[in-house]
Amino acid sequence: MRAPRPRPECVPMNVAFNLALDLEAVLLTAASAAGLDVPGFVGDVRTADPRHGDFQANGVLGYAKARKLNPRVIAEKLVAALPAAVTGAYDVAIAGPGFINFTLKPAVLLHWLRTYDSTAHLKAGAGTAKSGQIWVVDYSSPNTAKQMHVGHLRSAVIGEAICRLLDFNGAKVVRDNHVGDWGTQFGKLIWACKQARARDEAALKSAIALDPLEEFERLYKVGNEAADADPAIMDQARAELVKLQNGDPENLAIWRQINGDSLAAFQVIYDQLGIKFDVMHGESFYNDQVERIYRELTDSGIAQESQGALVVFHPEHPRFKTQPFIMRKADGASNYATTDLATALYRLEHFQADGIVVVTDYRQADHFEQLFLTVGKWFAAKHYRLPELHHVTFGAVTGEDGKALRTRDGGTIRLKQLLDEAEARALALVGERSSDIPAGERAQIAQTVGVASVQYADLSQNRSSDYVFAWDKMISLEGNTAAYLLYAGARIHSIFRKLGVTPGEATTEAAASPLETPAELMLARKLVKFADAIRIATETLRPHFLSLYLYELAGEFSAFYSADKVAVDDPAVRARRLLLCARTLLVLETGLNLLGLRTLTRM
RNA sequence: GCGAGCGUAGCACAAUGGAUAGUGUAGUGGCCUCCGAAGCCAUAGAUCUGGGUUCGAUUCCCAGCGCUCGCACCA
Repeated sequence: MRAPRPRPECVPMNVAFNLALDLEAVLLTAASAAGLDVPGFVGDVRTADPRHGDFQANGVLGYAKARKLNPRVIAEKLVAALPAAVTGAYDVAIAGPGFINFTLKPAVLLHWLRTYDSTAHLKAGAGTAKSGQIWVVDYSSPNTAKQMHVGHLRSAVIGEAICRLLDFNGAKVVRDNHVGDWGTQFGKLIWACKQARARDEAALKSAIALDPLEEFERLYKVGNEAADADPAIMDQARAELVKLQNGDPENLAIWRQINGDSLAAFQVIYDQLGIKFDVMHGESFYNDQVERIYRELTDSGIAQESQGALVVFHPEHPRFKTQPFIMRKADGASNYATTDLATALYRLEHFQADGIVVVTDYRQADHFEQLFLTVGKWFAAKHYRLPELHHVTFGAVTGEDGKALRTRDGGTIRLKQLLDEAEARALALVGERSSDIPAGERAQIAQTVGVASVQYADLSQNRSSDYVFAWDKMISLEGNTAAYLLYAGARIHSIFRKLGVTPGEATTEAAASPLETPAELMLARKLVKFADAIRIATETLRPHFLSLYLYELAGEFSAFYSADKVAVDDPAVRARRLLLCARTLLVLETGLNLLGLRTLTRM
């Protein structure tokens, strides 16, 4: 991303950022002027197939049919009532059974492109949607004492993209890594640590120093197997857990070291992915708040005793009327339902959250549905304000056989290894394609391409479905891949380098003549739809809408690049094509950054 | 058993209830004395089955089928 030029805060707003939303509002006014029954009318404006125009209003069809009117007659009345501002900006046509098609005039396209000429101005345009709201996003959230594996990838990548989208839409975003640092695994782990220490303290220390998570995982396995084999050891492990939860200094010290080492290892991956959390409130953070949860849910009659546990049933729900939400175990211990309830309350009281987004795989859907139902009733009973609650789910990462992704010997794939392999594969490719670039820079490029490929493979696809992990398709240069998008950006940078011009220079762009060729117009028409791509991706919390848009934008640019030469002699033509290049670069890089990817100036 | 998600070309994916269901790969045929061919242009190929709602259904509802996952003290 190039450095932002200093600019005044104000944006000339005489061209709307989101033209579809603007048209929707204008249509309502026009409907009123045309004598339509306005409360019953919606314009239903959406981006159109380019063959029909830029935007289409479908609202007339439903309106007319419901009233047994002729939709084309209604459409004609509506079009006749459109203000000059619209008819001056668009070619308007009625088509088919009653669609109203709007095609932007070239001068307006150019005006939009001149207005939204920097990341700051784009953000100012998009930033009204969630202006002033506070959103807490809970993502990544690995368990400590374990390495992050491929299963942790999607939450981190999708969560970060959602954070950036919300931020771009004007929200204040709190990135919260809700790490699993308080589970029952610590009993066995502490037991195994103590055994190993008693046997050979120096060996343990050096093993931990070499690769802490590797050693903790090994110790956990040792503890787990020993406890399974011998009930006496199981009891000892339980006792260690109780000691930990009661604040035993020795166990607490071991626990602290495990968490500290774990977070340090996670940080290496977060750095690679460009993720920075604002807070890391793990489950242990809420440990002292559970009593209030028990009290409030019991006092308000929401929770009840069942088989010794404290649970919540939801009688109105077909399944949760019998499937309990267990918020205190029969042995009196808390579980993740308890901490998640406490977490919801904390996010309301401490952060004043307007929205909470939790990003986990779909297998936890039942848990969060129960949690949100419970929170709804609880907050209502206590007259707490209820934030918007979203469980953002995603499918599994599978191998090409459709089964959960594993190493050849059946082990889990470590995220660190996976990212390193992505870089190695990208390095091989860059060496093959760009042997003229110095080795040091190639390594840098490979880092960006490798990680971006992994991120983009995830983000380019609807998160609901499982996703097939295939190196060859992911690092590929062809198709809807990060490399294709980064390449498009690199080519644009290359044009500016060749011509000795800085992208977006006002003096260069001043001479631009109106857009004219089909390729210029198609590219410009795609650029103005950035606003709607952002809107849809944010509203649905589905980043793939933005990915798809960027891919199509890069495609339009490539078509333009092939059809129309930028470095022509005519200064006005050259200026307008440079303006298109600059704006494509701006939108592409802004969009990729919103997805969490780093971009390149050459590759 | 109950419930959820998914089912679109050989393969991998897209389609905020809209017009002739889009794209990539693999296939076929073109395009580099010209700003980066990691590219562009052209071509062929698909909605699991059966009902329903709607002016209009890949999308919503119902019933099947298939795959995956969840369902009392793991997270």
